[in-house]
Formats: sequence, structure tokens, C-alpha cells
Amino acid sequence: MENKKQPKYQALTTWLRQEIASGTWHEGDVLPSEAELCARANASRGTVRHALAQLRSEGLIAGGQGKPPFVAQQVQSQSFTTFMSFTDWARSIGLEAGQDTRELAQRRPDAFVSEQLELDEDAKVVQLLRLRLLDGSPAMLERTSFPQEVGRLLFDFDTDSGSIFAYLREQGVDLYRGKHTIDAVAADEVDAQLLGVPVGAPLLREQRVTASKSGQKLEFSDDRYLPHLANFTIENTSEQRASLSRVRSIAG
Amino acid sequence: MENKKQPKYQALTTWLRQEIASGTWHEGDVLPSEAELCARANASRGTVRHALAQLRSEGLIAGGQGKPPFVAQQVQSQSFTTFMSFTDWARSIGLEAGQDTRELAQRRPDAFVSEQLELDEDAKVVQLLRLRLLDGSPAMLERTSFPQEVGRLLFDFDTDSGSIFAYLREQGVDLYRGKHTIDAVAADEVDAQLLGVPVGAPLLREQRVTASKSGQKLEFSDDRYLPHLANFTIENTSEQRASLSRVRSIAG
DNA sequence: CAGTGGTCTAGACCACTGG
DNA sequence: CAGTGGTCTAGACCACTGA
Repeated sequence: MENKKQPKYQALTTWLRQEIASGTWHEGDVLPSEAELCARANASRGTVRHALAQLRSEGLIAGGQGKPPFVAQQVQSQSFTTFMSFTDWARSIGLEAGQDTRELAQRRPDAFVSEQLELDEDAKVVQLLRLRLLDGSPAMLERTSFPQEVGRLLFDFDTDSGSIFAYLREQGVDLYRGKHTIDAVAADEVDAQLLGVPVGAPLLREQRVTASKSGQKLEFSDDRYLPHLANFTIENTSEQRASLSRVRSIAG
Repeated sequence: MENKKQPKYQALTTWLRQEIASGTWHEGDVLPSEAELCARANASRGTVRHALAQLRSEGLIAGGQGKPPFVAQQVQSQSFTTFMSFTDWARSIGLEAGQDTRELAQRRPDAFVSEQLELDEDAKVVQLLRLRLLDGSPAMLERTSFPQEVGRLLFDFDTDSGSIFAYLREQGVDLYRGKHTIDAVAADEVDAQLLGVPVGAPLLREQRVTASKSGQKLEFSDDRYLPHLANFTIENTSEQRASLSRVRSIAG
């Protein structure tokens, strides 16, 4: 038998997700009815509905009363991983992510960072200043702060080798939820020098706090993008809440 | 009896939402156990769990196995209307929206606007240039273009009186879905003069295409915010997709 | 240990869709 | 009309939490 840890409804969603991804059912195609899925999966209707509800919430399927569910038009929407990881994002748009670490230090944070991470006054953090590249060209500058329990893992990691997000997850760090604030900011001297723009040039800033499932703050980051290289898009309707994705800017 | 159209689980979510909003339970407080909610609502556990799942997906409550659910930190999340309408948004944060219409004109659009609205080459649009205020101070500059069928309604409307979004909906215009692109841009001369910042100052830009349920494009807008007055926030988790809101910036 | 939420079942009735 | 999904029930077993 397989890993019996995974609940049945999740096995079902995984199976359906794969079938859709692999093209067994295409956009607009009708899925098997709930009753038929029950039979195929040898599950009760509640379990099947639990699985379908999950796919519904991901926007993969749609459908209404009296009609079988169908494969929805693929919404421009990114998985948690793609949205949280610059490396994953770059790959998803067909570019290669690069990184140039300028500083990795342990120090006492300023009040703002300390507040974001909900740290004691005397707690130290590990701070990383890293230039991110797309196909070799500067695209974003990240200033990331980690509490010591998390940050110490970075001293055993080559921060020029790739995704810290992926590395920390491999190390068992429970990066579960992200809160992102997006605004615009003028480039300061450091931004200007590393990103190759004049001081005062507009940058697109994303400030992010990442926390564990239990709410413990694990990371704070201030990421500044060249606005002609990246932006954020959101779609919403009067029936659904917004879903978000970060996409490559159209030239201009 | 009441409207019996509303299902029981939804009545439950509504009730719980109100109790939380009205402060019966505060942030971090523990909610009644599922068993107790069953008793109080005279409902089965499945129904109660359906209601709780809804609140969970909205981020209102959290909690894990073996522990009762608790009220989570309030997620900033906005309805479609609040996100689409500056006027509604201002009200939701306790400020008064104002507007100063600088121009309302009918003309042939440039290629970019024409493409966004999916218009024929020779079609004209109604364009609006309007400064938006928060408590009397300039906060955002909007450049909005409407296809003629929609735009002509504006000539019967006082664009200095309030929400165009609300007005158009009253007129039966089916503003159903929005696609928003967020980036940063340097203030041009018009921006600079009306918003009271130097030319080249960073502005937070939201470009938005609004469409009907059937996909017809009804509006394109380029809105430029003073970045210290507004920003966008998004939350996501590894289980749920992102939800978005535009929030008032903390002073800085 | 008792109490909690997580999962699952089997069956029921209703509202809606399509032929 | 038959078939579909939407709602609801009653009961069961498990995994986890905290006293």
C-alpha cells in the first residue's frame, strides 16, 4: 500500500488535478458526475464533494446545480510556491533566475522589522541583501530578515545557488502563509546603484511577512522591482474574491 | 418565518461573522466547540463544519486538530464593490471621497486603449480625467475610457457628485469582472501638477479593465495613487489562493 | 484520559437542468 | 420526467491536544 497518511479526498483532488493537467479533460469539458466519481473512487458522496470543493476553490472547475461540473477556463493565477518564490516565478515565465548576494549578516533589527517579525526588543535577526536577476539582468533587490532560528540555516546554504524558499522548506521550515503589501517607492542610493537606475526612480515594492501555520513569523522581506520588468495582476468578479498573480510586464 | 431561501449553514456563517464583527469574540478568543455549535444551532455536525469551513476560507477563524477554533487576526479583504469603487473604499476606511473632474471628452482613443477595450479602429470613446480626493486632499488621478454605449450615460451624470461605478450599475450596466494590473510609474507633468508632487516622483499605478459577465469590455482605467496614501495587500497560504485588498497606508 | 477537530459513510430530501 | 448537484442528518472511527 501507499502512504496511508493522505486522506482519501486529497488523493481524489490530486488525481483529478493531474487528469485535468494532462489533458484528459479539456477546457469546457464535462467531468463525471458525483455519483460516478463515488463509484470509481469507492468513496461516499461527502468525500467526493470535499474533493470537488477544493478544486472549485482553486478555480479549476466550475458548474452549477443540475449540471455536471466542467473544467473552467484557466484563470491567470499562480500557486503559492510560484508566488512566493522568485526562482519559481522566473521559471514559470520561461526566464532564468539569478542572484548576487551582497550581504549576509547577523544584527539587531530596526524597530519596523522587529515589529513585523514580532520579536523581543533584544532579539537579533539574520539579514540578507540580494540582487535578483532575470536572464542575467538586474530585476529586483531583496532585503530579507529572518529570526535567528530560521536565519542560522542560511549560513549552511549557498545563497547564490538559488531559491531560499525551496531550501527552507526542505529543511522543514513551515512557510505556510504570506501577507503581501504592494506600493511604489523612490529608489534610494543602494537601490539605484544595484539596479542601475537614477536615485529617485520609481520602483515597485512588495513587502512580505511569511508565517507558519500556527502564526509564527518566519520572514520579512522588502523586495523592489524594476517596474518595467514585473507587475502584479489581480482578477475579481462580483461573485468571487480576487485571485492574484505576479506577471511579466508587457514591454513599454 | 423568515426567508427560507437561505440554507442553514449560511445562516450560521452570517451569525458567526456578525458575532465576531460585533466583538462578542475578540482576536485570539476561542470559539464554541463544534459540538456546542451543533446544539445551539440545532444542526448536524456536517452543517456546522460547512459553515466553519467558509469562515476559515475567509481567514476569519483558524485552528487545528484537537484544539477549538479561534478568531484569527482580521484579514484585510474587500468585497468586489469596495475594491472596484474608490468611493466605497474611502467610506470603508472612514474617509470621505471627493472628486474634481478635469475633463470629459469624446474622442478617438490611442492604440493601447483601443486594444484594451477591444474596439474597432474607428470607434470613439468617452474619456474622463478626474482627480480623486481623500478628506479633501489629492490622493489619486484617474484616466478612464468608456465605449460610447456606456460613456454616453456620463453626460447625464454629475461626475463631481460621486461614484461612477455605482451610477452605472444603477443604470443597468453589468460591471461584473475586473482585471487589475499594478505597477509603479514616474509622475508625468499632468500627474505632477494635479497630485502636487514633482515630475518623476513614484506613483502606484493600477490599470483596470472592467467587463460584463459575457466578456464585453465596459471600461479601461489608469489610476495613479500617491503611494503614501494607498497600497494593495494580498494574503495567500499554501492551501488557499490569494485574496486582495487595497488598504490605507500606514504613515511613513 | 476526556474532549477536540479531521475524515468518512449511508441515506435522505430538495431545487434545478435537460430532454 | 430522470439525472444532476445542493443541503442536511446521524453516527462512526481516528489523530491530536491538553490536563
